[in-house]
Amino acid sequence: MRLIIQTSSMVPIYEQIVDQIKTLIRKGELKEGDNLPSVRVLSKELKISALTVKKAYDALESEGFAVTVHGKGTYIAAINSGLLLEEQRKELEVDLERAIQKGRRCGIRDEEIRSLFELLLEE
Amino acid sequence: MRLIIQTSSMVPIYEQIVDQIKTLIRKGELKEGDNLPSVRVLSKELKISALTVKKAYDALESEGFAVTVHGKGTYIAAINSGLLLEEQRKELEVDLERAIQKGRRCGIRDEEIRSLFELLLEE
Amino acid sequence: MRLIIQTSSMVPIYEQIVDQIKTLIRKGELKEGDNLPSVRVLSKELKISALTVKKAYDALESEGFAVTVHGKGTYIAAINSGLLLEEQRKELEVDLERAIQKGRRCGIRDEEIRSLFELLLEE
Amino acid sequence: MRLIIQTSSMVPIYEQIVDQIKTLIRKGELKEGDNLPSVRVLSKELKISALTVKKAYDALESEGFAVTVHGKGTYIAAINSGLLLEEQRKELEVDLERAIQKGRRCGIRDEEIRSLFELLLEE
DNA sequence: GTGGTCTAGACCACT
DNA sequence: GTGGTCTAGACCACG
Repeated sequence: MRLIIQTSSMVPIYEQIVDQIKTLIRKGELKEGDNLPSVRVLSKELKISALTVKKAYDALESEGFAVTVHGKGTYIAAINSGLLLEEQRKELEVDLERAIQKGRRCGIRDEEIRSLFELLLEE
Repeated sequence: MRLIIQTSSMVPIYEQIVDQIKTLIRKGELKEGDNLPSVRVLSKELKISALTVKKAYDALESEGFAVTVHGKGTYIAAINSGLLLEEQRKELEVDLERAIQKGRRCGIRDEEIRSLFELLLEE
Repeated sequence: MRLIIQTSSMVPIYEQIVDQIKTLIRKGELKEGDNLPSVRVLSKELKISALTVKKAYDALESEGFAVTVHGKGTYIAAINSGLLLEEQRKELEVDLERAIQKGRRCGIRDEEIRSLFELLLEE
Repeated sequence: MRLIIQTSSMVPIYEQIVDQIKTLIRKGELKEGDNLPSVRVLSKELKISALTVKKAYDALESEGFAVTVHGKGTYIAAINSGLLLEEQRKELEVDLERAIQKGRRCGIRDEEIRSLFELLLEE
């Protein structure tokens, strides 16, 4: 399992971990029953605090994507990957909405916003 | 000068103020030498903390859009409004770019991203 | 607001805080919109780490009992206190069930368990 | 010797072993000098880690219910089974007491606690 | 002032 | 080895 962390980003590290693991689940690279790396192992691998990894795993568990067994480890739970996709689309929607609002607040016309978007999408 | 603040928004209040004042400058409704409302007056008008207004004015000053004269008030600085527009478009570009990247990282197809964008733009 | 922490207990500190705040809500001593003490203030008052208090508040928020506003504080959310009571009864049920199971596993007869229970209840 | 382990239970596996062996002693099914199954054998039989069995035997030894002879095995020690019963009842008492206290702390009336208890006992 | 995140290391319980 | 909890203090963003 390969995760990429950007410490410079404004997105919290633990959230980056959560996002990427969710994506791995959705893509089928992580399946029900798979063992996630131990908190300590992953923290060393990513060169971050064990507590930060723990926080990510806790979040995954509280959202129902993982279960942890004391003394044994953390495992991928049974999930409806369709629901997961829906959730991720929702997040994208929020981000796009926010960008559009910001553009409008700055007085940029919708046409300009659209052409900028199309330009970026084609790159 | 009329500003609109949404406290429920995820965008920080001070940033909303900065954005809107920049837009007023770009549109020519605020010109070099114009006096911005005092921190106290604006904070009462918008029913927010004076510190928040101060933070917005500080941000404008550090970006070169305003100058504060101790004991007198805050004034609009001399600016090339063309450059301002360019700057605001740049910010929008960064936000859109980031949203698109995130969507792709989650495996969402470009077509889906586009249709979501169009949907939001038309609302 | 007065909370009592037992560090010697096997129950995690943050869970003790969560339990007690839930109880205060159920009893009506904390109502919708009430301001919880700030993380730092409560941590000093209870002489524990601020992170531990934060963890308790996070748990309350994820369960829907509180909402926190960045830079402002943590507040009691609108809750159906009936549901809260139901939840707490559920916990009691689990604890009693566990005790009964343990007694039986040790070969203690139900009558003995009952008489012990009655004795304790009357103290 | 037949032991029943519930891995899904919240009670630690090693504790389940300890409890059940104590009960077998109290009932007279295990007597002074009897040979307990070897760590390896029992761990295979119960499909659990050998370390877990070892921990249970260690606990029994430290409480004086068993003695381990290096290279030979683990044997039941001489015990007053009456005292054992007393000890197990004491543990049950502590658990019940704790559950009752917790219920009361949450404001649940004694009658409710009792009816819940009776319900569980009859299941 | 507030909350949000992160660190580095500690101690404990369970396997 | 594993996860669970806690500390003491740091830096950041928001009001």
